[in-house]
Amino acid sequence: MEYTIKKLAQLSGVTVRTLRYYDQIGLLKPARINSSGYRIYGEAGVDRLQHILFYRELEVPLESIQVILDDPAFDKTAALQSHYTKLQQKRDRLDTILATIEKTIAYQERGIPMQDNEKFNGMKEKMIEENERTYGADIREKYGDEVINASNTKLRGLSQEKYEAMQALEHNLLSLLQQAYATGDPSSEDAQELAARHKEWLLYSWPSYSKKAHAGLAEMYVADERFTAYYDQHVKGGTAFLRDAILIYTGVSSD
Amino acid sequence: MEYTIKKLAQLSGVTVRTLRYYDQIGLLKPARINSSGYRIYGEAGVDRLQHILFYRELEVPLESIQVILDDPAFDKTAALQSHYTKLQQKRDRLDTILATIEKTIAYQERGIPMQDNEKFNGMKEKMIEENERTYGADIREKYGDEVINASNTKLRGLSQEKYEAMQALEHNLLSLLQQAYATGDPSSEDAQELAARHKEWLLYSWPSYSKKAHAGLAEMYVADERFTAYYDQHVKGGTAFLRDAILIYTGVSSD
DNA sequence: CTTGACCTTCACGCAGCGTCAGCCTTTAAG
DNA sequence: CTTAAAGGCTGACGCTGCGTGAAGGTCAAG
Repeated sequence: MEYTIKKLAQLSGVTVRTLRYYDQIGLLKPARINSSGYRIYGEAGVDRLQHILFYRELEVPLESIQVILDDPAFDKTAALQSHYTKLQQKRDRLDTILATIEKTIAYQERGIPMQDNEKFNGMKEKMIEENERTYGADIREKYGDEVINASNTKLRGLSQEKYEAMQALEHNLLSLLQQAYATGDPSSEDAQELAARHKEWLLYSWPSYSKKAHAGLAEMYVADERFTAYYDQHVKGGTAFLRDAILIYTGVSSD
Repeated sequence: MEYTIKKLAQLSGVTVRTLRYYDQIGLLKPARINSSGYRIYGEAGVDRLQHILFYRELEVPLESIQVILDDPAFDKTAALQSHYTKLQQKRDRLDTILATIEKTIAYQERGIPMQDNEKFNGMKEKMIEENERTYGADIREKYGDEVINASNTKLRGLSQEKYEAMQALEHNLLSLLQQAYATGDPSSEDAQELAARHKEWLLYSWPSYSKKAHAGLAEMYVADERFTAYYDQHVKGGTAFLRDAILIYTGVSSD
């Protein structure tokens, strides 16, 4: 059985343009071209198209479909697995968005027209802005733009609860520091708890965590007076103590 | 406070290119252009960008954002509502896809490498192909291409369970017809049940249902010997009986 | 012989930017 | 005061997966 492009299109439910496009990108070549330049497809083409459409419905990009279909040794399961995780993330993101919209609508309907919500968002922006103004240049110099931008982006993506939790934790850190400092020992249980909490706090804005980066940040705290001023505001020498605790916690030795 | 494009970009976490693009499409114009042609943004710009990014995170298209922000009388709640439904559909679709992938992987891992699954998919294709070959030209002539393509597309989108349910129902229809035919009365309870089931079956592949279309199809069944052959295979005169039952069921009178 | 249905090859358009290229301006360092 | 780095500008192409013409050949039916 042979099919002209229109026939195949009708049979498969795609448009003629799609088939021409698939030919163009080499995803589905016709069995032959007749004397008038018409594309003629055979049974093999129908089969291949079937497979293409299967993967396409799974939202696999055409380029990947090509690889999957053309390399018989290709690990299709692995490909599907990774694709699966991607889609899952996409869905989770959608869920978060949906929740945000729900809240926004609720706020709007209660006549508090976005104000509260806006304020929340605004506060995150303010925080980023403040960080940027205060430490921006230095940190960017030290860690590079991508890192900071990623951090800002992550911060902006925080839900209201998470943001509030982060704020609470931030506040908590200062009293934890006071408490731990009282032990006088950066390897004490309290001090290690402090370091752990500090890591937890970091994770709210850090796109990824590494002990080295954590330790590096601790060193910077002491080196930079603005950070020192912040952590020393309740306990003198608190910043140095925090650094020592973090160095022990991360197992990274001081240079 | 005034910002150059880079400053604003860092502050907000977007790229310089993005800001230039937003200027280009008129979504966010700088407060002024300085003597060297540099874009200078003010506080108002920061605020507006904040709002833009809020909606952007909700995956609202930039064009809609522009409308929402520029027309203060615009019903934001309604806009968000419709956006919400769209995203919901997107998520539901994703869920279906995820389920399919899970199954596919399961099949692959059990060493039944896609065969069963392929067969299932293949069967749907075959069904479409068969329909197309047998009734294609006629139906397309009668209902137009869009209708048929939509039907094929819907059929292809069926999950395995639904497909199997459809197959079962299809089979069931024949015995129901036999049973109903025995009553001799197309308005009998059995016959009306038959018509209802037939509608149910149709819904698996019809993108939308209307009584008129249902009745029209019934008329076609009798007019076309291929359909007649199918429905008469167990009961002679079954097709005509089915049509009568459907006409009564839909309340559409025969021409 | 003429329609009309199909076929062909360009080629632009879409969303939302990323990413050069080529050139000018401002800023910090030497 | 010079120089180099950093930042600014305007095009303009690229990406994905086609939709949608335009301009023109081909084929079957009446």
